[in-house]
Amino acid sequence: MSITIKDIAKILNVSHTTVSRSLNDSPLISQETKDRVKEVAKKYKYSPNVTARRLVLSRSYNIGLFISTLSRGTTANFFLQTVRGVNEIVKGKYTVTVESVADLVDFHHIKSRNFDGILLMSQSQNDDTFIGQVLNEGIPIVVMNREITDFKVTTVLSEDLGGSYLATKYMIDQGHKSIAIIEGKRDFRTAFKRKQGFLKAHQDAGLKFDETMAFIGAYDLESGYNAMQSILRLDKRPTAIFCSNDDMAFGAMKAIREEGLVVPEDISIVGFDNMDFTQFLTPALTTVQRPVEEMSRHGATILLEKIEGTYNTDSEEILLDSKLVIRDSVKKIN
Amino acid sequence: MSITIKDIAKILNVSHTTVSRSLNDSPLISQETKDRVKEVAKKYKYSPNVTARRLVLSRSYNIGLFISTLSRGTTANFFLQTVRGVNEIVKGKYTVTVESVADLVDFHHIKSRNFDGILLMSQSQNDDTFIGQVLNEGIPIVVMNREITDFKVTTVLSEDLGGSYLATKYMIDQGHKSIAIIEGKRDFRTAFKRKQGFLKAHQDAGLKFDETMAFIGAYDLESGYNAMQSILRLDKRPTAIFCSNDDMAFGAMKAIREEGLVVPEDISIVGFDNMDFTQFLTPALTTVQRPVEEMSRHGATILLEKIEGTYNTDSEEILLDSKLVIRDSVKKIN
DNA sequence: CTAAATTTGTAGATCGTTCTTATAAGGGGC
DNA sequence: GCCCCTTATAAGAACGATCTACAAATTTAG
Repeated sequence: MSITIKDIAKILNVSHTTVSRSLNDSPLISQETKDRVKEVAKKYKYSPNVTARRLVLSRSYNIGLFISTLSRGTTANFFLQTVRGVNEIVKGKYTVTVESVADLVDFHHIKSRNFDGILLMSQSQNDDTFIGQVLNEGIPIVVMNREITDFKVTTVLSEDLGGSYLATKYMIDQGHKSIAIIEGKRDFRTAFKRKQGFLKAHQDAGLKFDETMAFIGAYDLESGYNAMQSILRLDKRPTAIFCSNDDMAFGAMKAIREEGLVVPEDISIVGFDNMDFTQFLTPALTTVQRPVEEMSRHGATILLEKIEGTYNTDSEEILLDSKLVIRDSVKKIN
Repeated sequence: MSITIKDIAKILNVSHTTVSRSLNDSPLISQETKDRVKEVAKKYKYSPNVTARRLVLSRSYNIGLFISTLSRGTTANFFLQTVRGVNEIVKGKYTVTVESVADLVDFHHIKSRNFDGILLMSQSQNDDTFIGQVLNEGIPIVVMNREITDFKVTTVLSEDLGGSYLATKYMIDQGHKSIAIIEGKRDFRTAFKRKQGFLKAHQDAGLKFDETMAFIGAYDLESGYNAMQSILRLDKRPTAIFCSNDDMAFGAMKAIREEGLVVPEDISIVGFDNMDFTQFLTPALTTVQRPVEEMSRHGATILLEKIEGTYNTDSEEILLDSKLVIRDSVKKIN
């Protein structure tokens, strides 16, 4: 079908080894021969058979991008930014296969020969058996977005706890004393971390948090809407709400408006993620900016270094800053 | 490293051919031998080296999922649904690599040996040279989302024209005579199609459309916002707006509220795509439901059939219905 | 009871690379 | 003129699977 190294060899009346070496710029071949080979290769539009190279070098030239789930809990923006970040770094050098951990029926194909490295955008503790398997196979891996305690792996994290701390502290500083929280998906680590930051801000301010003010969501619009309805039914309504992500804040705002209330006059609200749409809400949402795409780029970069053996930083946990984006959804009260 | 077919052969004192055949359930091997082989394979956790198989069969067991762009113009939801749909069908049988056509620096790796088949979620005419290359290499391809005129390829489309026709007709039926349009990204086929449906509805209703009422957007929130600002500056404001997608409708609504106007009392608005968030807008957005995930599943299914040679339907264009989802963003006027 | 047919299995080629080992030619030193 | 060293290339193995061609063992036919 396509032209091979042997075809070129035949054309030039040299051995296929010479051709291979020339194309790989081996010092064992004279410049003149190299030039002749390259010229013919170009002329006949030769491009190496990656599969053959894979086999002989027992490398896959493939990077597996895994995400915890492709269904509930994964925001579309989060996913897009993840893929975009990885693609930006890896483009051209490796192929990138995308899979969801939740959809994995078995770990049969999780072999070092199928993946030069694995990037895991992890949202749930359920990923741990997967991580175990990857480590077991000796595949280089970088885990993003979730702190890993059970294994020793390089992780790239955004400051979830710090972010929610900032957001909560901001609300408290604005005079809010009764703040409810709509938490994220149960088994998602980010949900836990954000709650922790929320609690810590209370503690540092000498405020006691009432656990009946905690509501569980699922990171999607509808669950935010539902949780907010529950909050509105409370006898003693909070003056502000911390939502564990923007989608839920979006849903919550809908419930608030339906009740005839106005944000932030009647009730304040803060989100998390700084999604595109937040500045187009009315009022524009105060939220926490999380560097998803940067996390993804960073993770990919480290993984490539690991694969190429040039990674020798001793830090096993990279922490990227989250920052508070103040807009108009929190009222100053006194 | 891993156990190979030859290792098993040695263990059982048979030839590697016998092992290969047994594992592939060839009729040339007795049941008894097969069982013995399979038992050992299982015991030693044998799993075939996909790369080696690829090389000898010159098949890649890989499907390339291409999307026009990963940056501007591609909605996060659109992308997520696309990947989800493909994954659902292909899961386990083939690997799926994800790339963006816009990021392609050259077509070097677009070879039949690297892709058993290609799925293209196409949004722009710029994809045409890519399609040409794919066809040229003899790679099975299914194009989704965009009608292809220059090549003979199987396409899976959603009824864009029909969808915008329905939406526009609905506004006209509600008494609107002066309707503006915020169009999608210039070179995106969907933008063109949706405009056509919009125009046809006018024509069928005996209404003349004034081209100064057409505004160009880029399918993102901000462009919708900007376009709407232009519309609001018009001397003679339209009573309704057709937005070529939901994100732009979202942005437009922001601009409307900032002007102190209310949807739909002062101005009506319709979107396109029926994204998750539309029902959480206030008012809930009337929009057109487009079967993105279904399109993606459908495309993947056909591609697999093509690869396996069982595809022999003569229809080259599959059309999936769009439908109007009526909510609260259009006012009835008389 | 021999020849043909069928069953069961083997040896070795093959896919397209890279890598290891071998070899030929040319030049310099003594 | 012989030996050694460098330079430039070649021959062939290897990666791990599938496939073709063939051979041995067993069964069947007449």
